[in-house]
Amino acid sequence: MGRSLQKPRGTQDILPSEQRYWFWVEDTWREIMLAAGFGRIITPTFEDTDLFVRGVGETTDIVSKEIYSFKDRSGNAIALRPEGTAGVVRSYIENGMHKEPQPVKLYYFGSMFRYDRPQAGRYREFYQAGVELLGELDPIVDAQIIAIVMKFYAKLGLKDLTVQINSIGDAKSRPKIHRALIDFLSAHRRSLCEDCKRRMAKNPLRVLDCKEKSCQSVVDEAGGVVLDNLNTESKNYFTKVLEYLDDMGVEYELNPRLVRGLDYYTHTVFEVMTKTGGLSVGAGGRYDGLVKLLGGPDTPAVGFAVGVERTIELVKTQGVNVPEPMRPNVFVVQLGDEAKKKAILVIDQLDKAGYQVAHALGRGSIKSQLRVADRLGTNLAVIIGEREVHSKSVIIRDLTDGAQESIIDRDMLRTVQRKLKERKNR
RNA sequence: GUGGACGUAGCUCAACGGCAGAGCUCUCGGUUGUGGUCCGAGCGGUUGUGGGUUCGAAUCCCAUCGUCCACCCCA
Repeated sequence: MGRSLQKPRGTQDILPSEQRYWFWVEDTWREIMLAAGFGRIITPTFEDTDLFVRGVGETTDIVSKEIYSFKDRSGNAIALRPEGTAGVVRSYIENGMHKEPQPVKLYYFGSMFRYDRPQAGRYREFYQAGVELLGELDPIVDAQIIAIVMKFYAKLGLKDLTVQINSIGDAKSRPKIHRALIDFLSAHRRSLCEDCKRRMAKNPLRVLDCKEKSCQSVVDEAGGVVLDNLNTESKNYFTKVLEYLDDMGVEYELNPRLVRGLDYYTHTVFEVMTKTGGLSVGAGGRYDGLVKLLGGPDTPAVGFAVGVERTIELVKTQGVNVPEPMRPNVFVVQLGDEAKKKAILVIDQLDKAGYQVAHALGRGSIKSQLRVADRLGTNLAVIIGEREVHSKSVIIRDLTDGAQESIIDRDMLRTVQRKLKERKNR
């Protein structure tokens, strides 16, 4: 056994046997996104640390406690991306996408990094499938993004999901909300837990998602305080979003306590979770200030990110019928040196005819080769021994019932074709 | 970052101070050139790592790395 080589904490090897789930999520995501007119974007896995400090927020846990940052060999401060939005926005600005017709619709799929204590569904390198729509401020696009991601989860075959939604107001209403919230919380300071007292000073909005039992009654009311203090514009905007969702037939749950851990959110925030158990599988919201904050023109935007590992976990626990991996449809068995040479030609012939051909040329006995064929789930075998070399023929064996016949070489392809067709029709 | 549980064969686990085992997987066999089921054999471990206690440690103690769980936070 190897001694000390093991993967770094919180990382994962995603092995071939797992890939059917990853393909399922990735392919479904791509199909939904392309159909909805989003274009794929690939941005760097690492960026200047400053991008995340400014974009995500210096005081957020993600940046202050969880970021992977280091100096590269030139002494530049570099960070592995902890989320996808900041990089996409940077790219939007840097590539002049604000000069293109708006909105600009982008999607991505990639790994993110957070230095956090690993737990179920939580890794230090994890994958997110994300979508961003930049350059349009209209409640209908918020609703559309929500509709699209719900369509994605539905197409995956997931049940029992709901989207919770809330508004935390635009930038202009933020100071008023903060003040009102702090006033309210101060008045109930005695009944708050220690964490909440700390959060109150740092980021009062975060008090809202405190799970401490003793805080519940206060926090429930605090959610109302936020909504009551939205300015008219924000209130109207939120109302419209909900109306559009109703019109589109998208079910949602209002959650006045829903807030997000990243500083850049404004207006609508939402999170997709299981109805039973409240496992979060994705989250998003509007971020109208971020493009400007990162040095671009004042540009509204809205986005969402799917937690891929958690989504796959749900796909498994819900027993979703995921497409099976492709099986080879014909297996070539060889016996003896001459036969091996002929097998190479036969394999090439079948391959060119478009079949998925499998073989085990490194094995000697028919027995072990057929075992491999069986394990691969192949239904048809072409067997070539010395006898077949001399008689210019092959044996074609149906592995489902064991029936086999000797076929002269020039009829090989036609017979394979016929046999596979018969199988399909059965 | 805090608290707790746990690391034995590729996988799932047993042995709980006295010879490190089973099932599954894998490899090879079960006469002339034929898979799945069945039968047999074989491969595979300095018991995560490093110390300590002991005549003797997988077993007890300490450290360390890792996994899981609950916090924190989040996807």
